[in-house]
Amino acid sequence: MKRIGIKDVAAAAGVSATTVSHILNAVEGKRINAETRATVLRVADELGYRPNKLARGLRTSRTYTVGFISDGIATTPHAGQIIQGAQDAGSEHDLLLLMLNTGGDPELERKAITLLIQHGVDGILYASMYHRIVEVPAQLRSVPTVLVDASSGDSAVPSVVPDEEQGGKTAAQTLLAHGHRRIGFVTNVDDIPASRGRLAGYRAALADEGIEFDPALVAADRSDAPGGYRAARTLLTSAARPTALFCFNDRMAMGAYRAAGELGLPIPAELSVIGFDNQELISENLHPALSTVALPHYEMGARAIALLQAVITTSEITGPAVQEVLRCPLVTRDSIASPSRS
Amino acid sequence: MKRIGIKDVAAAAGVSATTVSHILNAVEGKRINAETRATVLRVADELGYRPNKLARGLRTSRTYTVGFISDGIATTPHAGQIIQGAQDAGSEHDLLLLMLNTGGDPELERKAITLLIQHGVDGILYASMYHRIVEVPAQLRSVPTVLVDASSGDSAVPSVVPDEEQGGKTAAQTLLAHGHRRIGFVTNVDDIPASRGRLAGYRAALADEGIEFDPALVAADRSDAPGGYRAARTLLTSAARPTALFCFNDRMAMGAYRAAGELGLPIPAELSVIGFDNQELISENLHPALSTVALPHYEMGARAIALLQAVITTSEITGPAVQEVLRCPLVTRDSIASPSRS
DNA sequence: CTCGCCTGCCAAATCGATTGGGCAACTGGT
DNA sequence: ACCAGTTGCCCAATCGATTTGGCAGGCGAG
Repeated sequence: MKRIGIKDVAAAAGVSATTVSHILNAVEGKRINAETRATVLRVADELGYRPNKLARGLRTSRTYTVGFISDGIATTPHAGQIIQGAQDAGSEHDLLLLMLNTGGDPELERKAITLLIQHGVDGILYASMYHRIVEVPAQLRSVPTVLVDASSGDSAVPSVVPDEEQGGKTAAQTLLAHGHRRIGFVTNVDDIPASRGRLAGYRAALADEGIEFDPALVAADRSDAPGGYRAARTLLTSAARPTALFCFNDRMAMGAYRAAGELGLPIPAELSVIGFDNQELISENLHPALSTVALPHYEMGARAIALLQAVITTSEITGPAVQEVLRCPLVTRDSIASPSRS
Repeated sequence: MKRIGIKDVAAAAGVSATTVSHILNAVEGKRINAETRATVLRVADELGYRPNKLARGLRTSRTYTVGFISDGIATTPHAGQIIQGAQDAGSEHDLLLLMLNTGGDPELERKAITLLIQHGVDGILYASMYHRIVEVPAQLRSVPTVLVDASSGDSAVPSVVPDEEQGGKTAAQTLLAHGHRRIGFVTNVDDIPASRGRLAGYRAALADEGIEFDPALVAADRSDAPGGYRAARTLLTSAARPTALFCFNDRMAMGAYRAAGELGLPIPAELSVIGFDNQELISENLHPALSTVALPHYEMGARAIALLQAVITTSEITGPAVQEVLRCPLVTRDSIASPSRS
């Protein structure tokens, strides 16, 4: 059973392929008899005609295909959300995602881009698995590109990133709103936009309340559960123990839970905890469930596609590229309460 | 800067496009002068010629593109591994993955398949996000298809699934090897291949050791941390407390950890725990780190592509479809020890 | 010198769409 | 009856490759 093509429709409708094309694509400036149009539409529908995108792409050089390059799909559960967002947004324009991940290998990356271009993608999403500054491969300059969860040094390429500072501020404000005044910050040791931004947000929130920043309330360690455990333990055993902890991410929060458990500090009665990232596997399964700030992965994927689509259609009229910063929403669960005795 | 095509190469090499095509594709039965061949190859390389896959696909109806349909990319971190495996295996054949996830919506699914076919994919990977029996959409019958982490009722379509029974057996055997005799099974309530297979494996391992199966050692609840907590608590407070727990998955194990903590049973000194799934976010971050049985997601993705590739190239000579069952390996961490006093 | 056979290459058709440039047929005014 | 202007449609070229079926030219044999 061969697939039916435009000629089959044309034959069945008693017109030429040209006319069928004009009608199905609603070409402007072509005059078509209403009756003919109806017939063709009906016949096309009856036959279940689906234009061959290869042929169309060859002719129009629009393939309705977008490359999705990432430096590591497998390593983080976040990736899925970005993809999902991109996909959902893409489906509105009938865009398909061509996935490729390179593990960060520049050689592989070059090949990947070449391959995508060979396939005639309309554009490329270049996604990082954690928010960072990336070097944009030169080849990408010749293709519509949007950076996801990453930005370039120069701002020649549009990008979509989370608002780390607002997120950090939200986290701290949430604790402040419950009446906490001594809030520990369990952070990580890497100098990345996330740590910097979240710290800045934390400080900003304190400043708004007129609370002075106390470096003794900040403990840095590796950004995993053991690191969180150590950092939290340090803060919780210090002279003036904080009544709440803002953890750089949910993994560190998981460690903080253990520290609190060991020290006999029930959460949230004696210690409030807020995380970051909203890794549901952790935040939903901890006990009590962890309140946290979510990264807008889904939205980043969706917005990235929107930006890309804009670049594609308004081809080449690029001023300074859009650098979009997306809000990190609070996810309220059960790990925050007011401090025990004020 | 227009992309350079086969004609450009032909012109630069002073031959026809036909000849260039013959040479670059190493067409059998065509006689080509060695010198000409060398020239063309050199010129093609110098110009950086990359054949347009659209044009080629249009002519040959091989696009080197595979559709990846799943019922939920976002919901599980496993997906990434499957994709990664498929991608890595695919890259050996220059295959690209066209991602689409449908959230299980049959309507969306139909559209997705149609879209993929329009794009001329060489085949389709139909992936489930957890091991189960699926109904294969009728449209897929006309396209080479492989089921991933799923199997069809009839075995008309090739599939790749994990060996749940072997995995369950491995888990139980590991505990038995440490000298445990009373092993609790914290399982879930759904009747899916995973629960059935793992239970069967557990029973088989016991039988091998001549230990009688004791239904009192099996507790079922929801397959999340709270469920695991409740089930584990039930077992650990029962008359003859088990010295080890085999948990249906890592989330339930996470709950079991909490139960053990509350009951003052240090892991692994007083209680050994083994999980399933190897969700690193959990198993690596629990304390002590959780020994578990891994699902072969990466391998499933890779094998699926291999099977698909086989179907594609040996077109249509299908006997009964291959149903591949992949081994679940043990991942040893720190949650297992010998029972305290034997 | 001619015939047949290789050797080495190429012209043209093809895949399935889109698209610019017409071309008949009809209409209406004179 | 003639002409200009519409209307409604189609021919043929095009996108960039692959593939079929030759075609020239050289060479050895007769």
